[in-house]
Amino acid sequence: MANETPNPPRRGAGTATAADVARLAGVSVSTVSLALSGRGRVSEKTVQHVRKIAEQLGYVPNAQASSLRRQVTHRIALVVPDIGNPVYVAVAKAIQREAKQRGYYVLLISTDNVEGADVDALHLLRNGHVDGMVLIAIQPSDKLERQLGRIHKPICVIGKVPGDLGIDHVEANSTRAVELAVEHLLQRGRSRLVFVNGPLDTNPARLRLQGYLEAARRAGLEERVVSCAFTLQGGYAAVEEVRSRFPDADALVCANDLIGIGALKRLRELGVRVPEDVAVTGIDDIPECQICSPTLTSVALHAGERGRMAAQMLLNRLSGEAPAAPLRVVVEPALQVRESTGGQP
Amino acid sequence: MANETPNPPRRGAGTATAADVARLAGVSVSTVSLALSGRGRVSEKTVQHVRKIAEQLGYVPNAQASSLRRQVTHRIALVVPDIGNPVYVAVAKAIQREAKQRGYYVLLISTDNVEGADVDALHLLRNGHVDGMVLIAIQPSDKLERQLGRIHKPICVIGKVPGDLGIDHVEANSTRAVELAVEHLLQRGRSRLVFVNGPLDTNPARLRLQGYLEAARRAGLEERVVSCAFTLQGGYAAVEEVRSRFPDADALVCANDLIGIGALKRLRELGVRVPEDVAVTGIDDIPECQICSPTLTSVALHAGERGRMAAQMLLNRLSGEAPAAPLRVVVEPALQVRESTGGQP
DNA sequence: GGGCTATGCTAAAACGATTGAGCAGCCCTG
DNA sequence: CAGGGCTGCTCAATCGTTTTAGCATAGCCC
Repeated sequence: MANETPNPPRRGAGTATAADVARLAGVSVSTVSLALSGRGRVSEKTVQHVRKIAEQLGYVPNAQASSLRRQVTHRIALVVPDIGNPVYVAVAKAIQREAKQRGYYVLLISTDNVEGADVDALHLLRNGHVDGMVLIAIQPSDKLERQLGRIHKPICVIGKVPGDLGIDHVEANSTRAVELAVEHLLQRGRSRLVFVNGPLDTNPARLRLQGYLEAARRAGLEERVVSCAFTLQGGYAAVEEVRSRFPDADALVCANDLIGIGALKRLRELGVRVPEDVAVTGIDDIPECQICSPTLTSVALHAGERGRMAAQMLLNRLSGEAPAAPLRVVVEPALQVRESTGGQP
Repeated sequence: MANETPNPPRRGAGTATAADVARLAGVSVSTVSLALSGRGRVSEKTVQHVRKIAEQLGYVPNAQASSLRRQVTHRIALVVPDIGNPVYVAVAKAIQREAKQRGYYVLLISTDNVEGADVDALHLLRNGHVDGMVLIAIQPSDKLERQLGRIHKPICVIGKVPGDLGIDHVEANSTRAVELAVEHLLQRGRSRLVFVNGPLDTNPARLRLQGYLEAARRAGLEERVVSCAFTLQGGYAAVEEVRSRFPDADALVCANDLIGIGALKRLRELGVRVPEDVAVTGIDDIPECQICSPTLTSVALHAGERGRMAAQMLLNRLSGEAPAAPLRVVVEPALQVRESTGGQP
């Protein structure tokens, strides 16, 4: 039975391996690798020949094998609280772009605000699925803090770093953001401001509350705060609480744009004129601020920019270009005046 | 010099390997693997012991090595035209959720409408970065079609499959979607409809044009079509063309919501009342339809649902649960009436 | 006690690429 | 012509896990 082929070129319907190329090219596997990667001394003639055969077979080096040997995956993870949120979409887009440019792929994890999902995501680093991680953490957590300290792979956090762990991070000055919003409203002659904050168990809500309290104190304003989820629905529902507790309010300082836009919707339904009766401001400056009506005055926290910087910091670490000391970048807010506070900056 | 340690438990600051666990537990590497995976016959006593040591060392199996050996990565890729588009965000969110549930990670690629970037993404399958792929292709392309035929790994396409390649796909009946929009406007007494389409070199634009032409023919309407990018800016700018070419238009049938919302914005600036003077409809039913003003009547194409189904089809293939024949799922559209056409379904 | 089966573990061969060491030639020089 | 230095290639080890085949040991039955 002559059923044995001396040189089977391709196994199954799968891909060709370096060994297949080597066999057909009449060289060793090492030479194939060296020739195609250009890392060793290989004659031009051989390089051309190997390239041709590799092309013919459609040979592509196997990423698993390469990663295993070189201890590098060329993948990074991006962990966001909720990819449905336009702010994180902006971050993801920037990171994906930056990573692609430098030859990295992005593994996206949306924790969907599940308790402990961020900690779970750190497994990706432990088991070598990725080389590094950009982590957006909004809920302070002891467990996360503890685990972050244990990981010895590059991480860049967007947001407050829990504790002082010596971890790269980029944060937005969101305390200042609220101050900008308050100052702007005061300039527009508003004096009965209500701060519509997010859940106090998140870092952003705490920082923004701080900013509001500080600005209110300076201006001699009464402290008026309500709280809701960082969502459209949250803002929509919060309007009721504002109207019952502070019926004379002439401005809503919303802790993010989703809350602001949700509030706008409810106000419109109630026949409250914006900005004539009540002015509204948001924070983040998501694209939706420009399509809602009235358009929403917002304080930009440059999410895309923060994503870009985080990606760069991470990728620099991975390529060893970063200094040893942990980096910290703070992005300053910028006011965008629109119709909801009377327009015209 | 007694600088040699007989049993160095952990190398560098890195992670422990199965060999480390084996050494400390006094068993072989095989036993460690068998014990922890539960795949072989290992005594309960040994299992407990190995588990304990592994726990102590913080041992986590290396994904690269495991993947190389098992020829499975537990990763899938999601290729979208632009992750900034809310439609694809919905898809991504659904897929990420579905994948996580079944133990897969998602590698996100946003081609950002770069020519040929989708074809490049297929490399992820060739080089073994991922086990399978969900591909959203909106531009028909010979190159893509040819490459799709060559790949022998599971792919699920969202959209029209170029040619009849026997590839799983889920598509939306977007021809019917336009018909629904047109019928709705006719019912509302509009008769001078203009179809604001996307770029004709995309599949969705072609299909939607088809739907419009068909519906227009049936109703005996004059064919009125303008074209722009599938974006807010596109819709915004298209209003000018509509007003110059069709000054008596009483309804805009927009090929997607972004165009519709962009048009709303421009109409409002021009003092054109919606829906009194001009009614507007969109397609996709993105969340933004509910926050713009007036709220936008739209035809839902259930992006999230399509993403979920695509993920399921792909993951079923990967786990061998799918039938051999290629699957095709068509999602039917659903009209969502809102203020921009007078409200009240 | 011999043979047989189960049980519990290990040895070793994969998976596919990368890479340091090393080995032939070859040319050149003293 | 011996010795030295290049050049161009190959050998073999390595990354860390999984898995098949196989080896002891023990228990059982006749």
